[in-house]
Amino acid sequence: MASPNTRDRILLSSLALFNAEGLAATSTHKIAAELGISPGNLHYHFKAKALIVDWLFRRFEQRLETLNASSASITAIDDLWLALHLRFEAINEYRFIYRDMAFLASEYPALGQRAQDLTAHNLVAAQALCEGLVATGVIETSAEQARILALQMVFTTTCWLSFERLVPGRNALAQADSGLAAFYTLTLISPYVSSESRAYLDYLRGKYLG
Amino acid sequence: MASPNTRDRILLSSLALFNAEGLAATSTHKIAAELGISPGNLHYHFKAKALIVDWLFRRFEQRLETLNASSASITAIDDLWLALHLRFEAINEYRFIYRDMAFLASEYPALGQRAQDLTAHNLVAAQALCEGLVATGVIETSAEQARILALQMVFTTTCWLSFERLVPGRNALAQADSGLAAFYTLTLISPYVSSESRAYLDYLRGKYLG
DNA sequence: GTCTATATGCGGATAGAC
DNA sequence: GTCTATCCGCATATAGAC
Repeated sequence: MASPNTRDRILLSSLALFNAEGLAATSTHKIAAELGISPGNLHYHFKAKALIVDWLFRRFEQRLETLNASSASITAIDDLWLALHLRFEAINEYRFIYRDMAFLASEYPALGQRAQDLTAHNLVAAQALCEGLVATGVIETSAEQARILALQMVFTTTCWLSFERLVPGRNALAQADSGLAAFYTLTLISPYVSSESRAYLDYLRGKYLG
Repeated sequence: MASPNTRDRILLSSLALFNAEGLAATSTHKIAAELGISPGNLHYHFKAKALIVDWLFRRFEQRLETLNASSASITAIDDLWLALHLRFEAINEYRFIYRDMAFLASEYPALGQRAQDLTAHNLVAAQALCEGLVATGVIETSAEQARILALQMVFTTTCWLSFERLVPGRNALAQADSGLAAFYTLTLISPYVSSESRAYLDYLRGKYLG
């Protein structure tokens, strides 16, 4: 068996560099240098840069699919807030994926396709989630409105961290705040929240706008 | 013009290739080949690829700043719809800028800074817009809610076209529909629209959901 | 203004010794 | 498993003839 240590260290170091400097700007030489190993050694563990990206992408997929699977059981605002929080943390850990998506899809078409598939799954999960919230009376909307809401939620979770870097005052160095991101996503459903569930939303509002 | 000068043709061809294949994947050789001129000739007109990107970015800035300047006079839903439509058309014409923003900012840091500045201006304009809509009674919200609304609108106009490519069924080849994008942005303010202004919104809803 | 030809450097990937 | 050394191709940018 190949040494599990070096292989895993390559993946961790690659992820850190991809997140910090971008997928395109991170060469295999840089990764090797960061680890203090030779480019040849890196190539022994991963015959191509694409394979490193592929592994990281797979881990990201699994994280999100796990979250998608558990999203069916969300029946209250605080469940939803926690779920959004966890999702933003996952996306933030692998933030290079959505941030550098255009480059990634262009350089590795197979991953571009899988990103579309993942988005499709996210949409299905979000729609089930919204329908569940309607069924349990947390929010009150038409079925059509619920579908648009689901789309907006997926859009926000997918793109928010990338957008944040464009907003002055939160530069790329600052750690993204998953809680704040989750709050912003919650504001999408805010207008439709029934009176019984408003308490928790107001609590969060005070916490993040104060 | 029947035969625009070579300099302009380079800019137009570069824009088309950047949009179609990505900023990173478009080499200066490709641009020259597309135009049927030599790489040397291209270099005569633009000493560096960065200068081509710079010019295109400047044109994009001007387009958006013009739209920002005129956004103060928006006092009705149909004005807003038109403004959003024009904005999405501009962003779509230069779609490589927001789509490849991470790469662009990493490769050309000066442009990354200007993108932040532009976003700041967009936010100011959107906030003025939302305040105006409140003042004229088109929407009814708290001042705090209006600020969040403005942020959501800038977020959506900035990132929507990039996100759209991730949604299965609308691949990169299909022309983006600025009208549909504008409608999705309008749904953000939909919950706050006062009864007098709802007619136009319902008209659009029928048009784009039907 | 436009061409051909070329310099330079980098990144991905490989070969073969240890 | 890890190293050193190297090949190859591509992309930016340049030099100099026409």
